[in-house]
Amino acid sequence: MNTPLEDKIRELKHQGLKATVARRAVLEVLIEGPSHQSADDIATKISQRYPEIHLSTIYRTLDTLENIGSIDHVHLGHGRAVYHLGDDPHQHLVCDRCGSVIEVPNEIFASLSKTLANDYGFHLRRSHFAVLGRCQACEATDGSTAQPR
Amino acid sequence: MNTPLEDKIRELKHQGLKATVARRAVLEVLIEGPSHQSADDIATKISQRYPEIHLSTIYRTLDTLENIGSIDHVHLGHGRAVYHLGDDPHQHLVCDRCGSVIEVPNEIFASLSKTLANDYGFHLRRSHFAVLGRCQACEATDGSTAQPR
DNA sequence: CTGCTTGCAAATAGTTTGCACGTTC
DNA sequence: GAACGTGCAAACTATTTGCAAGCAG
Repeated sequence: MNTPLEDKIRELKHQGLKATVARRAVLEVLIEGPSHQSADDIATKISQRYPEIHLSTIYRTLDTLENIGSIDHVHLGHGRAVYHLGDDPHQHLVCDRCGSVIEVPNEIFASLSKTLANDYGFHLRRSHFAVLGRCQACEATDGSTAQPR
Repeated sequence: MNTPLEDKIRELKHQGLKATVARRAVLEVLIEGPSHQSADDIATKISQRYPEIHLSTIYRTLDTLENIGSIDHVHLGHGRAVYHLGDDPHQHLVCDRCGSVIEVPNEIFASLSKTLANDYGFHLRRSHFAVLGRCQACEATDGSTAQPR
């Protein structure tokens, strides 16, 4: 068994892609960092070690990695997308008040998924949508303390 | 019973808001038009009758209407938001291939909603998220004909 | 008349793209 | 050394905001 990074690099090469500094850097950050990071989050971290890596390269790299299935992204509702490794399929609960993200296992959506397929011929895409609502804390304080949205 | 438009105007006034031309126009389009329209869709239609109404006014109007609960919006995953009347709470299934939107009644999400509340303290927000996946047609033809995304 | 609304223009935020140069295999 | 990648700057899309003028109540 190898390091997760080495595994990802191997995936890259298997697809006939080159293992560049930028791609390694993006993968490192995704592997180390919190599980959900925006392109900008990633860029900020990378720029500490490799100041020359440009934001647009990060976008292109994320796009590439997503195409080969190494990572996934979710839209959190306010426009910004966050990326995460594609290894552990899960769904995202996003609080529309404080923006916190809760990950829940895919199985919770199994029966919904089945219903949608049977009744509507619709096939849920794994780990690619955010479910909006209120987290416990925000639900408790309701519209009194912080900003909605 | 009155026309839907009159009802909405009344809601406005009850909230101490003014019934302006722009607000009437936006409501008209939402009532007449397809059930899911983006700010830009709405602006385009309105500009035929009232060329002077500015896009930014539409955004402000949509925001206002949403605040008083007259309408809702959903993010369809690619950044653009669509708006619809708030009368009939439902969820949206969006095909990430062809972009089509299927509406499903809220009840289908009832058990999911309960599970999330019990296990995660998370309270699903009604009619405010899009579920991504593949519609029947796209699932059938898979990655062969059209563009993913 | 008085404040809520709007038009306009300019600013943002997030992401994408054209092009010439650089790097990996 | 050829093809793939990248830096940079500029374009884009969707949306927001400041401000002065306009209109509803």
